[in-house]
Amino acid sequence: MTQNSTYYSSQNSFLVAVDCVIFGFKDNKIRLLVHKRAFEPAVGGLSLMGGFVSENESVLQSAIRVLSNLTSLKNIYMEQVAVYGEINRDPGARVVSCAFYALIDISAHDESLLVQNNAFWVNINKSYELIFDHPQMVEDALKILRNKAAIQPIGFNLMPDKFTLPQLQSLYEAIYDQALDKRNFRKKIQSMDFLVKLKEVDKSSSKKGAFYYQFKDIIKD
Amino acid sequence: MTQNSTYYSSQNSFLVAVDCVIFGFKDNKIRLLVHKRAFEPAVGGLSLMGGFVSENESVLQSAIRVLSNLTSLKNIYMEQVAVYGEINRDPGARVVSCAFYALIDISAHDESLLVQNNAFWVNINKSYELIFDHPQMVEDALKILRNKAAIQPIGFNLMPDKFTLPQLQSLYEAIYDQALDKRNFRKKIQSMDFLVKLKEVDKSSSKKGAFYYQFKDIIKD
DNA sequence: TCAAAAGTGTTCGTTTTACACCCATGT
DNA sequence: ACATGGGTGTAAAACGAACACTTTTGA
Repeated sequence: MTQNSTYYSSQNSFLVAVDCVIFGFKDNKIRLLVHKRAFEPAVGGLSLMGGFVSENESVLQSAIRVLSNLTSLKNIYMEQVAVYGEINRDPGARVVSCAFYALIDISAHDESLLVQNNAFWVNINKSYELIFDHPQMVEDALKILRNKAAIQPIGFNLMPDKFTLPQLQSLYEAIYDQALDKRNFRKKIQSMDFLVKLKEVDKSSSKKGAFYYQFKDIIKD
Repeated sequence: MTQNSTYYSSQNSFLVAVDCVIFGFKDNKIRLLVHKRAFEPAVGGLSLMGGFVSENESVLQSAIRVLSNLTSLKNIYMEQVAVYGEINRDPGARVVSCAFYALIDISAHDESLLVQNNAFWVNINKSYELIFDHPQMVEDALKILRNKAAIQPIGFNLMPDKFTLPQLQSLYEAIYDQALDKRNFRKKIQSMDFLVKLKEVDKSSSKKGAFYYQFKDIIKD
């Protein structure tokens, strides 16, 4: 066990990848950003957006790069899901992949970049088939998302700048995939004290109109 | 973006390590297994037990190998903490490390192996200084442990086969680093219904004696 | 005037917290 | 007989779940 610094150089090295589980929210459904894979193996298969970590960036930076190349978004908050390190998880090579997830405002990004990358949004409750262990990554990310949503405001990035309480409720209903009671939801949200009510109302979805709200502050874990 | 399989081979590869955050429980304190590092850089510094992932094993297997080499324990349940991927986190080389944590019965492992590896237990609440980003790994692991303990029985591995309720309470008190009410603790534990009361009592710490209990079943997440 | 969505409180059961005394025994 | 740690129940508070009616307004 006594070695000098050549100890490092005697070790195996591996490709290290990142895969991004990108959630968005549209038409009251949680959406997942996927793309058609452009190279072998599994060319044409549905895949999470990913990439390889390069020398001059941290693993997290790498995930942020992948996502911002795809969406042109900056200042994205990404969080780790887990590492996927099975030997044959990628049939093309031994690749250790680290999954990250992010929540983005589906309307705020650059549509044309998605098209360029053969990327599109799928409804998370509908069926679709991802390659490799990507389904596991999505499942793990959803689990984290659900746990998180119970404790603290998510929705920063999933919601547009101004939104109504019925819209926010739809988001939570989509995350948990179940209907919530309007009064209990509002009570809970208001007790958490992270929203500011605006004077403006949104009449796009009702005659009466619903008040707009904004997040008070960015609260990051 | 259209590539063939040489796409893989054009990428950087990295050393991938595992670091093990090993918790034990002794004298009513949570202990952490650390060792004196045997090679540069930071030779002699306090470090988590770690190692490099090799070609013929998954990342998880690698962590299990490291831990079982050190303790001779088999069938250890390890869980991921996170990936640590900053560029300069290890001054010796670019190393992406994946931390795992485990809970082990401190009395059940092979003491002499620890000595051979310059390894020993430190009290987690006392001060000690770990190298690199290992303090962060420990902190992150503790956070996970605390969250988990609230929901489901941990302690399988931290406790000996038979244990008393006061002992188990001490474990929880150590995990949360705060005193718990005896009656509330017992009520909660009993409502979770995972213990079996034995007829035998432990008189080692009181005159009256405390009943031994065992875990009913292995319940894994 | 009516259809459609927004908004608003109360009750009930469950869970969590706080709290104090008796028991068994070895010395 | 007494000191030591083991064991037990109850009341108050906080929290989560269930539930129905009024308001506004555009068509």
